[in-house]
Amino acid sequence: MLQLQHIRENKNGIIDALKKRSLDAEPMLSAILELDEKRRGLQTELDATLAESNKLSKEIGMLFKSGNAAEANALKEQTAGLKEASKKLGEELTSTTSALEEQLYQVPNVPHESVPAGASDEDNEEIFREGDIPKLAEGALPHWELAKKYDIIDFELGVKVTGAGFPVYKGKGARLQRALVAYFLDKNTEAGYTEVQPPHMVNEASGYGTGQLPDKEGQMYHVQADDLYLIPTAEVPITNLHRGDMLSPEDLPIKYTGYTPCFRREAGSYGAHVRGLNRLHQFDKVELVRIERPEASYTALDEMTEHVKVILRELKLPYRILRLCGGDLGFTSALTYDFEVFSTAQDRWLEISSVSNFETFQANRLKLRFKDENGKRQLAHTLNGSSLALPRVLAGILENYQTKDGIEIPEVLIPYCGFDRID
RNA sequence: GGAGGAAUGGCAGAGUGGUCGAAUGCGGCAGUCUUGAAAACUGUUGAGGGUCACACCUCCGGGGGUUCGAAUCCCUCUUCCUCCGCCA
Repeated sequence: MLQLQHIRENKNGIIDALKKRSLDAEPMLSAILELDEKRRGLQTELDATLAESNKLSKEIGMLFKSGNAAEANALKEQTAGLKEASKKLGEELTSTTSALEEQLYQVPNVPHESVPAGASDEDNEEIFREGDIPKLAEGALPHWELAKKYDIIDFELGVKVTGAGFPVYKGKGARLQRALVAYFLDKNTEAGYTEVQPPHMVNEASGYGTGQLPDKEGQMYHVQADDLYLIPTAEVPITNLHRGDMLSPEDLPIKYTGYTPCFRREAGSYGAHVRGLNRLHQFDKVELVRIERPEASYTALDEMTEHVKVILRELKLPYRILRLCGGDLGFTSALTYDFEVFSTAQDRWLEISSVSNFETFQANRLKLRFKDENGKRQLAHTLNGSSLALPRVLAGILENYQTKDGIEIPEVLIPYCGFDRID
């Protein structure tokens, strides 16, 4: 959520920046400012009424104390009108405030100046590429065929037990996945991230805090009996660990890493591009979350990007980095870099990581602040990144490391796996 | 799941209808003293809105109610504690 004060002061700048998202924000922002003005007027009016009423109450109290009941009762009658007025003003204020918030929730984050304008993923800007694309032998298979051939992932079994999009990992497939989780967590903790194991379900307030609610309600599984949501990413519970906090300068930066399953309803889109591990309802992910001072957040974003690069380099997977254009940028993000691994057998790029700076957009909803050296309260910046989304890394490894009669294991994973090939 | 109890400022802990945003202690900050530190003493110290700055308004777990007036009374929800039951 954007800060009202920021909108008041930079309306035109925000409108210009949001054009990169192909969004004409003018009507929205005008409506917001109008509601804001109305809200503040009502607040002032209500305050004055309450002040008057408080004053009378105090006088009544003192009159009673001094035994002057008759005069006190006379004053009581004066309060009736004030009470009526403040009730009415209060109701108006409440409805105006919620109308204002509703509008405010509709406005996406302002893109960073480096974000290119664009309508769709075709306008994303490739900024880095590394690793050789392997030349596979004739008859190279996509990962869902490999999974079957070596009996390491069973999609049909998952359908039987739960439904489509809930695969069962078996034998060396399960072990490889566990190895990846352990390897990522080790790399992240070595880089100074504190490992956390958060809850896999969150309450409504947490959903609002990181921006999944109210807009993307349908993306999350909702456990109605208890009004809880299955997390779509560890970002939600981990960032919410600090919801409402007032941090000290020495607390920052805060760096977390966590492994969780992620649950996404992902209604829509079926077909070749979502085959196998490409898109699932449940998948594993190791996440990075950082809370930073505003002036440090872009350096932090670069650090996270470098960190993910190192991991992909060690896995020897060919990858590229995209700077997302305005049209493809997530609602809450100011700047996002997507990492994509090239899947040779599918002949396409697979998104395996997304690293974003939300600036104060989440912090504003979360009321996540710190008190700086001058005692001034400021919103912190929040960032997160995947490191990494497991199924697609797995897909990339299976496809790029396949040989005629087996799948090699990347060298760095062998100690974690306890075997060096799947056959 | 059943029966009781509790929730107050960074922490501990008073406050059961009227200048209570809240005693007191600890902690924090500033100062005095000291070569320095500690101790002692003095002052100061919650948050949000609002204002150029004041004024003023709101907040005693959340929501609602009674009252001229609520931390205090009523309803409700949540969380925590104790006992019983069940349980990986």
